[in-house]
Parts: sequence; structure tokens; C-alpha cells
Amino acid sequence: MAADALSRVFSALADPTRRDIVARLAVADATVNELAEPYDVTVQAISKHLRVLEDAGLVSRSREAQRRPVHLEAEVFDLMTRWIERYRRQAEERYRRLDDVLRAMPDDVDPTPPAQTGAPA
Amino acid sequence: MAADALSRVFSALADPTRRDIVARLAVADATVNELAEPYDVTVQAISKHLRVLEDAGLVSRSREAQRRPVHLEAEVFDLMTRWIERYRRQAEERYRRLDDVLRAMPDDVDPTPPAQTGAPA
DNA sequence: CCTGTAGTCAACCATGTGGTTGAATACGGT
DNA sequence: ACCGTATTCAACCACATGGTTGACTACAGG
Repeated sequence: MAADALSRVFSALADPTRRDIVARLAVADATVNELAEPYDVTVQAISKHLRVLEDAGLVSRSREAQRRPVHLEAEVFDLMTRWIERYRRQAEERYRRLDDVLRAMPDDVDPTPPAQTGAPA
Repeated sequence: MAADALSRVFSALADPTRRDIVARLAVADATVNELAEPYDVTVQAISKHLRVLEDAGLVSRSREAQRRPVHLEAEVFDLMTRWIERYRRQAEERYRRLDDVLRAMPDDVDPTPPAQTGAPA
């Protein structure tokens, strides 16, 4: 437990049932019983899933009579997309750069530190 | 055991060490020992992490003498971003629509039944 | 051929997680 | 006040996961 935010979000979405719940909540808020209905698990199990999603900041639950309408909080998605995009871009960038290096092959004046080619002193 | 691809990817990235490995691989390919060096866990533990990343399709390992250079496969990221974007967009869309409904609300008398297009008689 | 280096496999342990059942709590309706 | 409905809490179980140690395989090179 007590992992960082990003871990909690990724972890929360690593479960198919929870992803499905998120998908359904994207359409409309719902109560725990409504959410539990389609699956053949107990409502308690769904309650636990919702707790996980809530801890990840993916959903919020408000009180409305004895019902607890569950609401999707889509902002957290940004946390993930930012992380993903960052490294994907970096990987692409690197790919492109490698391409350039292979294409050019000059005397270099390359700012890449680990360029320890068996260069003469 | 996280049968589907999406679950495996999310699950793989739910671990901080594995995310860190991905981050480092975005910069450059690396061997298992190189990857293990910064962390104070055994190289076997890292080997296991790499297996998880590989099963998720996030990295690939090639054979090169006795070394196994690990390479980031960034395409899988798309799988996640597509999923995320889909539901975020849906949630935003719905949010916008709800806004319209609230804005059009005459007085109160909230109807329990779903989306009655405000047809004020 | 033998040794050192890189990596994986296997067995094991502690803890986390998804599921269950059963009891408790919080309200609304009558 | 009481009952039923909605939801959570608690204890428990099976199994996955991250970590360990120790043995094993694969290969380069003296």
C-alpha cells in the first residue's frame, strides 16, 4: 500500500472489472448496487473495487440518502498520459537521433556524453 | 493472472521500479546488470521485473554474446493512451452535456428517471 | 579446458489482493 | 418506532507478487 499516486492509478486500472466500471462511469454516475449488477460477484467485492478506484483518485463518492453515487474523476487520467507521453516521446526522439547518427557519421560534435568511441586521445 | 494485454501493461507499470526502468530504457538500451545497478535489490529481482515488462510487450530482449540488451518497445503505450483517451473524452463530453442540462433547468423538481430531454410542456 | 561474467531458473518467504460470508451501520418510508 | 434497502466493515481464504538465496546455463577469453 501507500504507494505513490501514479502506482495507485496504474494498479487500479490493471483490473478488467475496475476498467469496466470506469468505462461505465464515463457514461453516467451510478450507485454501488447498479455497478455490481452486471458482474457475478458480490456487491462487497465491487465496494472494494470502488475503494481502490477512489484511493487512486479515479472516482469520488458522495452521500445522497443511503445511496453513494459514484462519480468518475477524469483528471487523474492526465497524470498517466503525461507520464506515458513523456517517455514515448523520449523513445521516439532517441530513435530519430540514432537514425541521424547512422545517416551522418561525421567527425561528430555530438553532445551525447557516453560517446566513448575508441577515439584517439 | 491479468490475462488481457491492457491489464498486463497497466499492471507492469504499476510498479515504481519498473516505471523507472522504462524511463531509463527510453534513454538507451541497457543490459540486465546495468539496469540492476542503481537499485539495492538483487539482479534476479530485476530479471523478474524485466520478464513482467516483456510479457506486457513493453520491452524486448535480444541475444548478443552472453549479454541480453533490453530494448523499450514504445508502441504498447498507444494501447493505453487509446483506452484512456477514449473514456476521458467520453467523461468530458458527458460533463459538457450535464452542464447544458443544469443550465436549462427551469426550477427544480428533479426527475429520478434518466435523461428526459428537458421537454418543458 | 577452465574460469569469470551475464543472466535465468527454482524454491522459498512475506505480504498484497480479489473473492467470500456474515454482521454492522445509515437512512427513507410507512 | 420499525423495517427494508444500500453500503460498508471484519474475518477469512486462495493465490499472485516482489523479494531473497543458491544452483544452473551460456558464452568469451586466457
